[in-house]
Amino acid sequence: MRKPDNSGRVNSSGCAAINVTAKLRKGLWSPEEDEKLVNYMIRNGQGCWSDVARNAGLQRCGKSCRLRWINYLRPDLKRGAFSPQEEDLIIHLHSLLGNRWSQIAARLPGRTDNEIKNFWNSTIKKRLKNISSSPNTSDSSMDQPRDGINGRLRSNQEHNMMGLYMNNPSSSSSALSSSTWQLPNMALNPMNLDPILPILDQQSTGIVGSYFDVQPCNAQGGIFGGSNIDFEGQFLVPPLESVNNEQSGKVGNLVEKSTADVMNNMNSIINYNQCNNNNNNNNNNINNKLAENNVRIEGLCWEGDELRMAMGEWDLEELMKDVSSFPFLDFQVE
DNA sequence: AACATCCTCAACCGCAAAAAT
DNA sequence: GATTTTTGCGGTTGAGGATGT
Repeated sequence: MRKPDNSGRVNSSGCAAINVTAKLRKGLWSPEEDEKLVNYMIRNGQGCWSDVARNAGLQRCGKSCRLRWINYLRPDLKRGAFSPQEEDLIIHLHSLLGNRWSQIAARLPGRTDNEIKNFWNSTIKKRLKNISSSPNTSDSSMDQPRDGINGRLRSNQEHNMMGLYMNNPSSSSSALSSSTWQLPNMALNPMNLDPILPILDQQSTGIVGSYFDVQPCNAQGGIFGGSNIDFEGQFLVPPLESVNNEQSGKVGNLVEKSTADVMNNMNSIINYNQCNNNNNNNNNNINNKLAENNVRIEGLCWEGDELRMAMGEWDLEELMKDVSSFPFLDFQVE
């Protein structure tokens, strides 16, 4: 990991707009900085990131604040290891979208593009490479299609899709965009996420609207006993950016709680981070903390029939022109 | 136990597009 | 319309932990 850099150099990658005389920190974020940023975001919501950096009293450029918030502090992040289903989905989406990590991340709620990118580069890429270089991946071996990631047998449809990808290990939109494909539903339909996204199952519960709920915990941020994450409540926090609701036309309203409630919640998270000052230990994540504190997390869900939307045949040319046509979870702030 | 190598992932950089002035 | 600023993205780096020898 990078060491915190107090040299105060002003970099030239978009951070130069800040007061040039200010000494900007770089490197790892301290718990104190996290606290300042979280507190500011709770009180003011997301605005101009340069203002955030300035007004929150952080010696950071706006870009750094944005990255920290999006990749680490945002309360709706889902931490922990990727599930096999998520792995599969990432592979499927990557076969379609290439290295468009933000587009892929947009369809994996709670995951960040950085996280997915890291996961791809460190894990999936390697596994696929091993598979493709293995003699068992010869055509004859395809008689028994096998999941490259998990080693389990795949459905023929999934296998077909994997084949599409494996034949284009460096596949990108340009590599795939020249024709209309009959895409295997099972493999490509991002709606087949049920095992991955328990939040989608909310639909069957009749809960409407998109929420992310954190129940209040004790003001001192102390540890409550027990572990209890479920998916039935509601709430929200500051705006999740990078989602274009107008474009997608999707629904999902966020309901705001009182600032005091949110502050309590976030203090808990901050305290947790301070207790676990080792930034590398990502298993000690915010979600775990929320669970430890008896904090309930409410997921996102779709209204109406949108979730049931079936997509059997896609025109990849159209798809690549506007990947936002994929169904995906998002929400907006009221 | 000591050293080397591998692996993970937070955070940086540079660029391009969008928005603001 | 030109210029500046901000935002967002993908590629890359490198510290530090894990694993192997």
